[in-house]
Amino acid sequence: MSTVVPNQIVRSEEALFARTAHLFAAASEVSCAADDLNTWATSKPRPRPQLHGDKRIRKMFRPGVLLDPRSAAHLHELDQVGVDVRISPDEINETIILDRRIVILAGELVGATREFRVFDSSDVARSVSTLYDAAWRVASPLRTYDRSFAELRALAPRLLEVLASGSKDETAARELNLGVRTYRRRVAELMTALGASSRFQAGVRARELGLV
Amino acid sequence: MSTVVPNQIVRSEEALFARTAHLFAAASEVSCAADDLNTWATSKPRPRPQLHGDKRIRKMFRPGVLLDPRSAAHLHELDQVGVDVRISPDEINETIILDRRIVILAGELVGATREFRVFDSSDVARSVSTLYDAAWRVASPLRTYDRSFAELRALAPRLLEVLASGSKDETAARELNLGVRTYRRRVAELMTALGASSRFQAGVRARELGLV
DNA sequence: CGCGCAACGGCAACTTCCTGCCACACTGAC
DNA sequence: GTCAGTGTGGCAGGAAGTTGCCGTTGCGCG
Repeated sequence: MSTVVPNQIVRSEEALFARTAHLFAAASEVSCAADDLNTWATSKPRPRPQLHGDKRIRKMFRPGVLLDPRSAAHLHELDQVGVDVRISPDEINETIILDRRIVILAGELVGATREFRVFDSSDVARSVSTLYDAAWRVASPLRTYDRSFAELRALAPRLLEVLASGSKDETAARELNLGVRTYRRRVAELMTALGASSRFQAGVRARELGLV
Repeated sequence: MSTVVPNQIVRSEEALFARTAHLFAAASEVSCAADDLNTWATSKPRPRPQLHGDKRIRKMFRPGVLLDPRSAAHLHELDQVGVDVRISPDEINETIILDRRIVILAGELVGATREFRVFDSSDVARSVSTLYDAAWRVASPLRTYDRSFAELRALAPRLLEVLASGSKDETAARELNLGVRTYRRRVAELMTALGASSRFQAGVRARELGLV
């Protein structure tokens, strides 16, 4: 294959989509990582009918996405059609690798749109793949991970609502018909899912993921 | 003037802009309220050269916008060219009133875009104006308000950064070369500015305003 | 200089939040 | 039925965050 996409910077998701869509269609191996589903690679409601046996797609997300019922459902759909979905406990920058050759890395946020760096180099791809694979190994398959997650997700919307309303634990617990102890357990689980170590951080993350 | 814009729902900011831009140009009295500057009415970098003596523009915002250096600068620019800018201590839905006749109210967020309701009725305008005026009276003029705000704004970016990073007050204070007491004072001021009563809520608000 | 003023930061008392421990209730397997 | 496993919620002790108080410091002004 010739160098279809030279090493370059792409200035927006739309541009990235326009320029690389054909690569995705053609690729026999797609690996990607993202924090949420608000990216072109994942948001397109295009659950391909069924994957060919020789096409392998791996997607890796943070636990936080599972807090959103719609996102979670989308991931299960993907899983259903043969996409390999895993949940990573670690923070990971948005990354896409195609056929161990093309690499797309998310870069700076310029204004409201994000820049992307596109590399067409098997050297770069090899390096990045190593890292990706390492992260992949410690990530858990969606189904395993999500088994213990369904209940929290069911509660999450209301939980986030009371949290975002600024109520104290005492009143919030009453609101949700929970004991204070249990309420705080839920909050702790939520924070773990969001990878947050303070409530302020949790608030930021929740908002980032569009959960509030 | 005939009914240029019938009572209707407009589905996005772009559509709203397209349909009502001419009204803004023609209006001799414009009153608006918004939580932040990420709206079409305010984001357009179009600080009109100078207002005519007979055109009055009032804009009302929440204190939070002053935490962003760029937003604050923009507001002062507006103030400079004769726009009447005030800071409201109360939560206010996005509202625009033109010539006591046309009213635009922000509605539901559908997906990623916001809907707006446009009314062309002096009855509606009269009612809404009453409410607007009441809020306007308790709001403080930008210059008065911002006098005591400049220092906090200077610190805000770093403050928000350590908060969003999830550090404890102890380490955060050290990071910023502040005593813990002073650090917490700043956090308290920040939360007041954001209208938040819990750190989670503050995190959400900060993210909403694009401060982190 | 002395004075007033505002910001700082330590201290302390208080509230809110976090978490381990444990008794209790419920459920499913046997 | 017993039993183990799981979720709940009270309690307690500690960590983190909030706030008033007050002595100290630094700055401008007369």
